[in-house]
Amino acid sequence: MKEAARPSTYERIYAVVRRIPPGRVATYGDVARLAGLPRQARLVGYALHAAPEGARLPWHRVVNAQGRLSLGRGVSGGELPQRFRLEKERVVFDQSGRLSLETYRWKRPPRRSQ
DNA sequence: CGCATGACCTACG
DNA sequence: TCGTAGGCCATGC
Repeated sequence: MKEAARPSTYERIYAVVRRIPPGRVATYGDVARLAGLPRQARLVGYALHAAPEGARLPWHRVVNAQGRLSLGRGVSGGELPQRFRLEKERVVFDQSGRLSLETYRWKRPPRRSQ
Protein backbone atom coordinates (compact mmCIF):
# COMPACT_ATOMS: atom_id res chain seq x y z
CA MET A 1 0.00 0.00 0.00
CA LYS A 2 0.96 3.53 -0.51
CA GLU A 3 2.00 5.90 2.18
CA ALA A 4 1.55 9.59 2.60
CA ALA A 5 3.25 11.80 0.12
CA ARG A 6 4.44 15.36 0.11
CA PRO A 7 1.69 17.91 0.64
CA SER A 8 2.33 20.04 -2.42
CA THR A 9 -0.01 18.12 -4.67
CA TYR A 10 -2.34 17.04 -1.91
CA GLU A 11 -2.86 20.56 -0.63
CA ARG A 12 -4.41 21.51 -3.95
CA ILE A 13 -6.74 18.59 -3.69
CA TYR A 14 -7.62 19.28 -0.08
CA ALA A 15 -8.26 22.92 -0.91
CA VAL A 16 -10.81 21.91 -3.53
CA VAL A 17 -12.49 19.38 -1.30
CA ARG A 18 -12.89 21.96 1.44
CA ARG A 19 -14.72 24.19 -1.02
CA ILE A 20 -17.46 21.66 -1.63
CA PRO A 21 -20.51 23.05 0.14
CA PRO A 22 -22.74 20.87 2.36
CA GLY A 23 -25.40 18.97 0.51
CA ARG A 24 -23.28 18.93 -2.63
CA VAL A 25 -20.87 16.38 -4.04
CA ALA A 26 -18.07 16.28 -6.56
CA THR A 27 -16.56 13.39 -8.45
CA TYR A 28 -12.93 12.46 -8.11
CA GLY A 29 -12.42 13.60 -11.65
CA ASP A 30 -13.97 16.98 -10.89
CA VAL A 31 -11.81 17.52 -7.86
CA ALA A 32 -8.74 16.59 -9.85
CA ARG A 33 -9.63 18.99 -12.61
CA LEU A 34 -10.45 21.85 -10.26
CA ALA A 35 -7.20 21.22 -8.44
CA GLY A 36 -5.34 21.69 -11.67
CA LEU A 37 -4.65 17.99 -12.05
CA PRO A 38 -6.75 16.84 -15.01
CA ARG A 39 -7.07 13.07 -15.37
CA GLN A 40 -5.60 12.56 -11.93
CA ALA A 41 -8.71 11.16 -10.31
CA ARG A 42 -6.74 8.33 -8.79
CA LEU A 43 -4.46 10.80 -7.09
CA VAL A 44 -7.48 12.44 -5.51
CA GLY A 45 -8.54 9.17 -4.01
CA TYR A 46 -5.01 8.55 -2.92
CA ALA A 47 -4.76 11.96 -1.32
CA LEU A 48 -7.99 11.51 0.60
CA HIS A 49 -6.87 8.11 1.73
CA ALA A 50 -3.73 9.66 3.16
CA ALA A 51 -5.56 12.62 4.62
CA PRO A 52 -5.53 12.81 8.41
CA GLU A 53 -8.92 12.62 10.12
CA GLY A 54 -8.34 15.94 11.80
CA ALA A 55 -7.92 17.77 8.52
CA ARG A 56 -11.54 18.98 8.52
CA LEU A 57 -11.91 17.46 5.07
CA PRO A 58 -15.45 16.75 3.94
CA TRP A 59 -14.17 13.68 2.11
CA HIS A 60 -17.63 12.19 2.21
CA ARG A 61 -18.69 14.71 -0.42
CA VAL A 62 -16.41 13.12 -2.96
CA VAL A 63 -18.01 10.30 -4.92
CA ASN A 64 -17.14 8.45 -8.09
CA ALA A 65 -18.43 9.27 -11.55
CA GLN A 66 -21.26 6.80 -11.19
CA GLY A 67 -22.78 8.62 -8.24
CA ARG A 68 -21.70 5.84 -5.94
CA LEU A 69 -19.47 5.67 -2.89
CA SER A 70 -16.06 4.19 -3.43
CA LEU A 71 -14.77 3.30 -0.02
CA GLY A 72 -15.83 -0.29 0.09
CA ARG A 73 -12.59 -1.66 -1.29
CA GLY A 74 -10.82 -2.48 1.89
CA VAL A 75 -11.32 0.50 4.11
CA SER A 76 -12.72 -0.46 7.47
CA GLY A 77 -16.23 0.79 7.90
CA GLY A 78 -16.82 0.72 4.20
CA GLU A 79 -19.17 3.15 2.56
CA LEU A 80 -21.77 3.35 5.30
CA PRO A 81 -20.17 6.21 7.24
CA GLN A 82 -19.89 8.25 4.07
CA ARG A 83 -23.48 7.58 3.12
CA PHE A 84 -24.69 8.45 6.58
CA ARG A 85 -22.86 11.76 6.56
CA LEU A 86 -24.31 12.67 3.20
CA GLU A 87 -27.79 11.75 4.32
CA LYS A 88 -27.38 14.11 7.24
CA GLU A 89 -26.79 16.81 4.62
CA ARG A 90 -30.08 15.84 3.00
CA VAL A 91 -28.59 13.90 0.13
CA VAL A 92 -30.92 11.13 -0.93
CA PHE A 93 -29.81 7.75 -2.24
CA ASP A 94 -31.90 5.53 -4.47
CA GLN A 95 -32.43 1.82 -4.12
CA SER A 96 -29.24 1.16 -6.02
CA GLY A 97 -27.29 3.03 -3.40
CA ARG A 98 -26.57 5.85 -5.80
CA LEU A 99 -27.22 9.56 -5.69
CA SER A 100 -28.21 11.83 -8.53
CA LEU A 101 -25.17 13.66 -9.78
CA GLU A 102 -27.47 15.80 -11.85
CA THR A 103 -29.01 17.02 -8.62
CA TYR A 104 -26.13 17.16 -6.18
CA ARG A 105 -23.07 17.67 -8.32
CA TRP A 106 -21.27 20.77 -7.19
CA LYS A 107 -20.72 23.46 -9.74
CA ARG A 108 -17.74 25.60 -8.93
CA PRO A 109 -18.60 29.18 -8.02
CA PRO A 110 -18.05 31.93 -10.60
CA ARG A 111 -14.70 33.32 -9.54
CA ARG A 112 -14.44 36.20 -7.19
CA SER A 113 -17.16 34.75 -5.05
CA GLN A 114 -15.75 32.04 -2.90
C1' DC B 1 15.77 6.25 -13.27
C1' DG B 2 12.77 1.96 -13.25
C1' DC B 3 9.04 -0.71 -11.10
C1' DA B 4 4.77 -1.41 -8.49
C1' DT B 5 0.59 0.50 -6.49
C1' DG B 6 -3.76 3.11 -6.24
C1' DA B 7 -10.94 6.00 -1.87
C1' DC B 8 -10.56 6.41 -10.35
C1' DC B 9 -12.39 6.99 -15.37
C1' DT B 10 -14.04 5.58 -19.83
C1' DA B 11 -15.03 2.19 -23.27
C1' DC B 12 -16.71 -2.28 -24.66
C1' DG B 13 -19.39 -6.73 -24.59
C1' DT C 1 -25.88 -4.47 -14.27
C1' DC C 2 -21.45 -6.77 -14.11
C1' DG C 3 -16.73 -7.82 -15.48
C1' DT C 4 -12.59 -6.85 -18.19
C1' DA C 5 -9.04 -3.89 -20.28
C1' DG C 6 -6.26 0.24 -20.99
C1' DG C 7 -4.86 4.69 -19.39
C1' DC C 8 -3.86 8.54 -16.37
C1' DC C 9 0.46 10.08 -13.16
C1' DA C 10 2.21 11.15 -8.25
C1' DT C 11 4.56 8.67 -4.70
C1' DG C 12 7.77 5.34 -2.40
C1' DC C 13 11.62 1.99 -2.66
